[in-house]
Amino acid sequence: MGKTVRYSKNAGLHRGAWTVAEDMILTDYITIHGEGGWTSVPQKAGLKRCGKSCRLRWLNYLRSDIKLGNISPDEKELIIKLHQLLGNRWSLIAGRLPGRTDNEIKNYWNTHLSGKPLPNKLGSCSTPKTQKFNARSKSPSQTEDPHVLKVIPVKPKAVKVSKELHKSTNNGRSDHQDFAFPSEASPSKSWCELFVDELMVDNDLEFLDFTPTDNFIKLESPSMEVNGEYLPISTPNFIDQQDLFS
DNA sequence: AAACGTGCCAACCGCTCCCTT
DNA sequence: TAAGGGAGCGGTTGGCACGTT
Repeated sequence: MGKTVRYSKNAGLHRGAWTVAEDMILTDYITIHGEGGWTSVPQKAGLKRCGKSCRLRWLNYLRSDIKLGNISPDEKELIIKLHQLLGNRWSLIAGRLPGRTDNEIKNYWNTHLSGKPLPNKLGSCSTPKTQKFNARSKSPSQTEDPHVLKVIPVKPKAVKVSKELHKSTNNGRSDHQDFAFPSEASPSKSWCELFVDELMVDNDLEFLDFTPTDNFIKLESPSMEVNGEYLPISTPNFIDQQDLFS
């Protein structure tokens, strides 16, 4: 059981902790050739590791922009707030903490913050270790305000969804569904992508808040394109993270 | 000093996403 | 439109370090 068993699946590959020599080989290779093509990296670099292992090692420890050292109180506060907003979406949380990785934040949360009482500024409570941010549960950010159901992360990418999205178009993921609509937050972009749960109830749009990449936006009567047809949408009122957190 | 318990975290696995053909 | 494969994400594991008995 354990690593010994799993490692034997690929007898020719090294597993476990990386050595200094391996780190140097990988760093040198990526310095010359750049990131990407992870499946071929081990072969080209001469490492007896799988591509996923190389990618993980590079992203979590070898990159030059990795921030070493303990999580600061400010970072801790931000992690807590972002976790209240986003749930266990470690990569999204890490994206707002320069130099920190999703793995590091995940470990920090599980070892230092999980299960401990947290501030309740956003009307939420601490999230159990294994709780998932899914469509069946209330959003971590849901408030008492009936017009503010949740805060939703936005990725800078368009997704068009069908009218039946609430039934089927969740791209195979159980924890969110994807939506798209014109973004006034980024005029240069035609679309934003949302992650929404409990969005549509009997074809009515019931959400009001979401977070774009750089700002938070509050919508009073949002709309979206559904099968080429626009549902009503109001002018967004931009609000700052500070306002949201205060 | 040795045994045991606990916490931390690097790394792995399985699943999903998404791009290309 | 579907299939295949690479990339990415989140949950989990296991070894090590350190503290306690």
